[in-house]
Amino acid sequence: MVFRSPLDFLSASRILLPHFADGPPVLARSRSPEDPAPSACPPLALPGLCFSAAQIASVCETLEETGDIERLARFLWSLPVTADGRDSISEHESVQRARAVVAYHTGSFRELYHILETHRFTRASHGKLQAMWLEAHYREAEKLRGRPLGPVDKYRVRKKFPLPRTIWDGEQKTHCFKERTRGLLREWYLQDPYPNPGKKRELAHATGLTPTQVGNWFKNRRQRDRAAAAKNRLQHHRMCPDGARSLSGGECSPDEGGERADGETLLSVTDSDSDLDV
DNA sequence: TGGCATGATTTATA
DNA sequence: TATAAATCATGCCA
Repeated sequence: MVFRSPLDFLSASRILLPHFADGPPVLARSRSPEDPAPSACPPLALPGLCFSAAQIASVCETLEETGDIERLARFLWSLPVTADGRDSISEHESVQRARAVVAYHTGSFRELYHILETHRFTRASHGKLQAMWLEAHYREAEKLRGRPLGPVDKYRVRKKFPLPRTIWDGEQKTHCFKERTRGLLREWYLQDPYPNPGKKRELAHATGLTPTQVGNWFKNRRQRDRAAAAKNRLQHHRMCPDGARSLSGGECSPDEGGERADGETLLSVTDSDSDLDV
């Protein structure tokens, strides 16, 4: 039988070597003195078989893509292990990522954290590994608390267990726009709360935002202002029910509540985006 | 495209 | 740690 790749071998090994195919799904098998690491034909050294680290990495990638975690675990388990774990196989990113995936799916979170913290991964792997890092911590926190985590709980977990730099380029995602950006948006909003596409593009260029972000900001701004105006009207109504309004422009002036006589909402933007000055 | 409802994230406060 | 508020994003409908 010809094995063109380690994957072929793995498929066949289920029939030929059931003990091999049924290996426990652990990451790095600990060898006993009676179970020495094969050395004649590394890296994957089984009688008559010799595959390169690149081929092994390729198998890891394939199994990871297919989502066959059980097979991936068995394959990893079959790999030779050196004392310090530093060999051409273990150093391969695909192999380390595969080990992380298996650790995640088997709930071996300590192992997962160790892999992610001690190996530097390329940007291409960051997204998946970051998701596993966070999800693992979420699950641990959920188990600890005995209930599902809410958004704020998850935020606290993220703060408590920040992503290691091995799987994160350090680039901060800003939740709020810069103060200068918001200042510009406020200025333009006061001049025209309904900018045309051309103005939006211009403002996007000036602020470094995308036209969609600018559009969203104006949309949200108007929405918040309307909500604030409605709230003001409600408060005003409670203070001055029915005809009890003062005609002298005092406490119960008809202008209060953000509505002008012509029905237009008065717009004013303060430092706080949720404030509505009337 | 605007209005509206709602979700996600972050921060502040009790 | 719970809760509220602020901020930005997104989806749906008219």
